[in-house]
Amino acid sequence: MGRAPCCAKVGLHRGPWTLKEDALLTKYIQAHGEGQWRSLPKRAGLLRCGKSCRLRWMNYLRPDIKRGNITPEEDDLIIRMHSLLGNRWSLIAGRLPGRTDNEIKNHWNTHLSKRLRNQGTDPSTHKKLSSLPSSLPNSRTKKANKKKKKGKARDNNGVAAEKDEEKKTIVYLPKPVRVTACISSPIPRSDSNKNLNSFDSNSASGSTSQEKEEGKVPWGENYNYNNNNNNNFTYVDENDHEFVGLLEEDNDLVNGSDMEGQSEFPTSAEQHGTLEKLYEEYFQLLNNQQNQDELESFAESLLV
DNA sequence: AATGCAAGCAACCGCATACGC
DNA sequence: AGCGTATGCGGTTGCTTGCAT
Repeated sequence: MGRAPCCAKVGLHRGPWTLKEDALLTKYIQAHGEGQWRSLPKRAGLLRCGKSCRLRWMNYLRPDIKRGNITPEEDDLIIRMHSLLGNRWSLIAGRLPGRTDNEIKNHWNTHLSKRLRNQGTDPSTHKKLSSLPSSLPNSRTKKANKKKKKGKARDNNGVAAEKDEEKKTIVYLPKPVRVTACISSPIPRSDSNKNLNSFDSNSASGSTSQEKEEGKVPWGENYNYNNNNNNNFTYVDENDHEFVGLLEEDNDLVNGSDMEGQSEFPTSAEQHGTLEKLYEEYFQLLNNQQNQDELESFAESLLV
C-alpha cells in the first residue's frame, strides 16, 4: 500500500500555468495570504493541486522574485555556500535575496557545475579533479544516460563536508537574512526557509500585501535591509566585497543562519542572543582562514 | 527551410519532517 | 507515544528555445 497521493489527480490541470491561472492564484494570495495550500486551489477556483500552486507562487509569482541573470557575485556566493552546505538549495537561496531554490538549483546544474568541472574542480566535492577529462558530459547531455528512476540519488553530491586539507575555501559572510517566526502571518507553520528567510525589500513571503499596506510587517516597500540604522555590522573580504549583517532589536526578527529545526531556540530573546553568538563565532572563523575545518564544522552544526 | 541536438527552465514527484490531535 | 495531515525540499523530467548543420 503506497502513500495516498497528495491530491486527487483526476480532473486537475497539469503542465505550464496559464495567465488566467496565474492571475487567480495571485489574486487569491494577495487577498488571503499564503498557506493552506491544500485547500487553496478549490477556494481560489483553480484546478490545480495545492503543491503545484505553492510551487508556482514560490518560484514564479511572488512579488519579491528577482528576475534576470545571476550576477558573478551571486555565482561566487553560490559556489562557496555549496562547498559548505552541499545541495541544500533552499539554504543557499536563503542567502540570495529574490532567488529561489529552484532557480539556484537549475543554475548550478546548467552553469556552475560545468564551470567548476572546466576549471578542474569536482562540483560535487569541490576537490581538484585529477584525471577526469574536463569535458565530461553533464547529466542531461546524453539522453542515453537516462537516469535510473528515482531511487534515492539524494546524496550524489554527498555533503561537501569531507575534510580537505588542500581546500582553502574562503567563505563570504552570509547576507543578512531575516528569520521571522511568522509575524502576523497567516501561515501556520514556520519551518519554511523561504518564509523564514525572506527579507528582501519587497518580500511578500509570510505576509500578505494587506499586511504590508497596514505596516504590520517591518519590510514595507521602502524597507532596506542594508539601512545602517542600528546594530549593523559589516565585513569586507579580501576582494573588497562588503557584507552587512543586521542584528535587529525587534524581538520578532532574528538574523538568520539556518534555523531550520532549531527548536531549541525557544524564545525570541534567546534566539537573538544565540544568533548573536553564532555570528560572532562565524566572524572569528571567517577572519581566521586557517580555521577552515572549524568553519565547516560550524556551518554543519547549524544544519543539525 | 528543415531537422537535430543541447541548454535552460518550469513543473512534477516522492520523501522527509513539522505539527496537531 | 503514535498516527495522520500539511508542507517543504531536492532530484528528476519534459517542454521550449536557440543554435548548428
